Amino acid sequence: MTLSVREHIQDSARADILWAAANCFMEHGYNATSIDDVARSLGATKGRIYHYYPSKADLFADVYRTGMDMNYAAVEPYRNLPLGPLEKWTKMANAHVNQMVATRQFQRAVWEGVELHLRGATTPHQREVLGALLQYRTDYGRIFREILAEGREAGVFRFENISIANQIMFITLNSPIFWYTPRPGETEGDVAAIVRQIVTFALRGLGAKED
Amino acid sequence: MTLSVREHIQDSARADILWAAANCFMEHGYNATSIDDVARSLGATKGRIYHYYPSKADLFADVYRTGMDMNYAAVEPYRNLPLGPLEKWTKMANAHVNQMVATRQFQRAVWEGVELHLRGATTPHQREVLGALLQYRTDYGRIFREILAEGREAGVFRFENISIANQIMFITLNSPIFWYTPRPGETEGDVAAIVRQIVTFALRGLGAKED
DNA sequence: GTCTATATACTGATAGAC
DNA sequence: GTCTATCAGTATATAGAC
Repeated sequence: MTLSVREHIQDSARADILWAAANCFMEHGYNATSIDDVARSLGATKGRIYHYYPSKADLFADVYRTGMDMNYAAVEPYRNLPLGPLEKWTKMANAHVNQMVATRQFQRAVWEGVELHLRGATTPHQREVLGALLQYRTDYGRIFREILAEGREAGVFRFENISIANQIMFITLNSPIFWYTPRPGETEGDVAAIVRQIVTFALRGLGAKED
Repeated sequence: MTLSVREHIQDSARADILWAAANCFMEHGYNATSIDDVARSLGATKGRIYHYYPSKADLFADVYRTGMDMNYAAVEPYRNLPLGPLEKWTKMANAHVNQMVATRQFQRAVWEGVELHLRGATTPHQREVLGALLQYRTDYGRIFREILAEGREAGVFRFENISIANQIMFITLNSPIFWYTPRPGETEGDVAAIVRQIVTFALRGLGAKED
C-alpha cells in the first residue's frame, strides 16, 4: 500500500521516537528510562512523544513488536527452503544471530518485555499487550523448535528435553545482546567471526556431529 | 569465630530481610521493587529495614555479595583437585549450575547487579560498591576461564576466542535463572536431569569430544 | 505538532514516638 | 528494634498555549 506525503512524515516522526526509545531502553532498561529521557535524547520534550504514543507502556510495546518483526523478516527467506534440518537450522541461526547484533536496541526490549510479562505487569491493558507480544515471540520460537524436533528424529541433533534444548539454544544465540558492543574500527569480518563462534557453540551444544 | 546470642538474633533478623529482599528483587527487579514491598513481604514496615541497611542500594549489594559468596563456596571443593581440565570443568560446572537453581533469588540479583553497573549506576557510592562486586564476579569467572585455557591447550576444548567462549559458556550455565521454576512434586532426579542437560550442552558447545 | 505548565502518585530516606 | 508520620524528589500523564 502507498502512503501519502503526510503519512510518510508522520511515520518518520514516529520512527525517530521509536529508535530513540529503543536506545534508551537498551541503555537503562524500561523502569529506569523516563519519558523525559527519551524526549531529551531527541532534543525535544515529552509533549512530542505523547502526541504519537498514548503511554510509556505502548511506546515500549512498539519497540518490542518492531524487534520481533525484524526477527521474522530475518529468518523468513530460509523458512520454506527445501533443506535438511541441519542446513536449515544453520542458515536460520546465522540470520537470527546477525539480527541480534545488528538491532541490539530492539532485541534487548524483546528480552525485557518477556521478563516484564513473566514478572506480572501492573495494569490489565499492559498485561494484555505484553501477553499478545509474548505469543508472537513464542510462535517465533516454535519455528526453531520444529526444526529441532525434525533434526532429532533425523539423528542430527541429540538432547533429552526439547523445551530445555530450545531455551538453552535461544539464550546462547541471543547472548550477544548482553555482551557485544561494536568497537571502533571493527570490520564486517570481525563481526562475522563472532557470529560464527556463537552459532558453532549452539550447533555443538545441540549435539550435532561435525566435520 | 563464635557469636553471642545477641549477635545471632541480629544476624537472623538481618538474614530475614536479606532473603525477603532477594525474593522481591527476583520477582520484580531492582527498580520495580520498593523498600515498602520488601517490608510488606515481611509483614513489617520500612523502619525495620532501615535499621539494618542504610539504603536500598546497600541492601541490594548485600544480596548480590551473598550470591557470589554462595558460588565461590559451591566450586571451592573442586578448585584445587588434581584433575585434568575436562574432569575439573565438569565437576565445577555441575556445582555452579546446581547453585544457580538452588539459589535463584540471589543469582538473579548477581545478574542484575552486573547489568546495573554496566548501565552506569547513579551515585558515586553506588558505582563504587557495584564496581567492587563486579570485580568479585570477574575473579570468579577467571577461575573457569583458566580451565578453558588449559583445556584448549590440552586439546580437549575447541573454540576461537576465549573471552567469547567464556561469555557464552556462562550464559548457558546461568540460563536456568531465567526459565527454571520449581514445580510441585518435582523430584531431586528431575532437577538433576535438567542440570545434566545444561552441563552437557555447554560441554559440547565448548568443543569437547565425547564418549 | 510541539512546548510549558501542572495535577497526581509513588518512592527513598529521615525524625521521632513507643 | 520497630512503627508512624512526613519531606523531598521524581515520574507518568494531562491541559492548554502557541
